[in-house]
Amino acid sequence: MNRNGGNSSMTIDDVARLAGVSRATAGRAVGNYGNVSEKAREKVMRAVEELNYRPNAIAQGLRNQNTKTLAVIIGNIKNSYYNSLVFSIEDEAMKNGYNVLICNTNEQERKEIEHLQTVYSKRVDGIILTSVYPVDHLIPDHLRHLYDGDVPIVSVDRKINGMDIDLVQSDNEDASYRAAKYLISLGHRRIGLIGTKDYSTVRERIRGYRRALVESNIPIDYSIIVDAEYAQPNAGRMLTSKLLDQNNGITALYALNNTLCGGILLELKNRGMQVPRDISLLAWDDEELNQLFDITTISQPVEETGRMATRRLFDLIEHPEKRKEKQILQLKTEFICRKSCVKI
Amino acid sequence: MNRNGGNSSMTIDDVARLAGVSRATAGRAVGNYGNVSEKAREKVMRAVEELNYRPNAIAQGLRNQNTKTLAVIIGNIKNSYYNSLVFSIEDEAMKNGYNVLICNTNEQERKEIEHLQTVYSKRVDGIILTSVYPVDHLIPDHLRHLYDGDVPIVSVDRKINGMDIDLVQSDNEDASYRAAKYLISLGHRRIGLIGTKDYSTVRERIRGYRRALVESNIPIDYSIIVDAEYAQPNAGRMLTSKLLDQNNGITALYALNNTLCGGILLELKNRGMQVPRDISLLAWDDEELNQLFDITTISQPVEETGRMATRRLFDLIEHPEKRKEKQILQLKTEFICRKSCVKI
DNA sequence: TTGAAAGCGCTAACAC
DNA sequence: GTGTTAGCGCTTTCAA
Repeated sequence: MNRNGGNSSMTIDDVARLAGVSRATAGRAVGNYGNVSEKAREKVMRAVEELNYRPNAIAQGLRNQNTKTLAVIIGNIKNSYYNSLVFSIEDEAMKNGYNVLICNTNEQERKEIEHLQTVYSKRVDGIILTSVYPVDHLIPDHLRHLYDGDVPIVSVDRKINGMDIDLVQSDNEDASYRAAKYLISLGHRRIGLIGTKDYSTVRERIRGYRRALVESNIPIDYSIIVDAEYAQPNAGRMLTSKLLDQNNGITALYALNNTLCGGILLELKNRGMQVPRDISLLAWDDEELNQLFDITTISQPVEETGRMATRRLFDLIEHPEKRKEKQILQLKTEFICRKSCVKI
Repeated sequence: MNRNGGNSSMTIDDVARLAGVSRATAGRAVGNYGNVSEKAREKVMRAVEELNYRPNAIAQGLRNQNTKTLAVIIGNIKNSYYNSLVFSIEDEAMKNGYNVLICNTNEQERKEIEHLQTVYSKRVDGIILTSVYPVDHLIPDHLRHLYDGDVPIVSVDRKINGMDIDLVQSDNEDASYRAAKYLISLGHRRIGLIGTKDYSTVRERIRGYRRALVESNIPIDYSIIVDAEYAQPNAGRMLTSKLLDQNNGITALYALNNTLCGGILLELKNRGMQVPRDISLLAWDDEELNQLFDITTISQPVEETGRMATRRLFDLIEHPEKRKEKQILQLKTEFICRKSCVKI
């Protein structure tokens, strides 16, 4: 243990003393503000070097009423959507001199609340949130202040019901509409929908699917729209099984979430079915699997989403007056046409 | 914007005033220390409720010289090893009332240094680190204090050369030895090795492979050991191609890193080769792909690694005297025998 | 250009 | 059991 190491122990007073100036002058030289003579600045800088001094950000935070820290509250960092998101947020934050606190909710409301409370307590300067509150649940009154405090929040991917919070998301409904149209153009009329419940994201995607069917005068059969809890392991497999057991004549499978593909493929494999020979498959979110299996995919610009959310957050941090206008930003997805969908 | 919302503006003085007690008493009641009469406690609690008060962790931090925050410095959160690691660290940290700052280095030394400096500045209580410093580079003298300061550090996965830092890792050499033994027992003698350079992790795995070959009197052919920079996209594909182009009679492929499998499979597919019909395949790290393709795999207990590292870190935080003894913890991997390796 | 001093919000030693 | 006060390390106003 090197006492002088991590240098946590050195203060601006130590620097000032060694440089033979006052604390104020040392502070000015280090912090690069106010007026300092060249001579004084040099002496201070030498002392900084020698003592390995770094300002204590906690003290700065208390004094300046900011922490240069953002919080990202997400479902689960193991999910590829979330980790791409966090990657880009952290990158963008770092470029601006900010750090990122990471908070997993495991899609549990209780944890979302707990995390919000602690990050408020830690006085983060802003929050990026993917809320677990289902689209048609209202946030209880006594918790609303957590979503409407004086720390700016930008929501990502999911709308938060009844709160005026900025949102960055994909063009879910349109992209889904186009995907369904594509399947219909190939002759599919019975398209099994596999998704997870309850979030605005999935709602919007289902809406696009319905619009496409209605437009082509295809009746909507709710028995071939199946869903599961978010983050349920094996959801893909289970739902595929459920769908195929019904013997309902579906000719295509349309997966609305990124975690489902593996399970779907596994279940199909188990039943000796091949894509696209026996069934067509179209999925959201481009992952390694999708490339390997040539799956036609709707690819979300996840990192772009993270970047935009972070920039908007900085905007709200720097310009508090902008917090009054709620902004919704929709980013375009990309339709990647591979070989998993065929004419019937 | 609800002025009383996020309640960042309320201080213990506000609470004290409303409760009609002194700041000290309010503090005692809120912080649950010292002696407070039931009556006073109740008044304070009511005030806390009413004002939505939460203590300012920054002020607490300055006063208590701790932040209840850990930093995790890793290569890239998009990599599944790292995100599983972070998941478990965050979970363990949260259970103990700590938060986690996430820092991606993108495997660049410069960013590792920058992050270390800022997290020191932010006075995190401890650091979990997967250093990018290659196994045989020494950390430059003027930066050593970053690895040897008064903030405890636990290293994960990779040794840091020349520094006395605790380490939690897998039983790399042994597991690799057993894997090679297994391939040899199936009759393989020319086993192509695909890995990334420079980290102790891979070194140890190669060492295990060598030991197994030597033990079976199989000459070691360095031309069938190929590597690439870490995090190079398409490394798997490129290296497989390189290996197969040599026409060197290899009958098995052994992948030492988790990011490689997809590329390997893609390249094999492109050449019309099938596993295990045309070549056997064995890989480190169990991912969805490995299950789908029935790939025999060495699975690391990643979350366990994160948990152990975090616990050790807490230990070092609470018992500074323990920082003197360096501890290396090796966790057992699991050998998952699937169908990608066959007798020749 | 520089220095002294106040104060950010909290805890805890000390006095009552 | 309660209140007063000093001080954590910093920035910044004010005066010199």
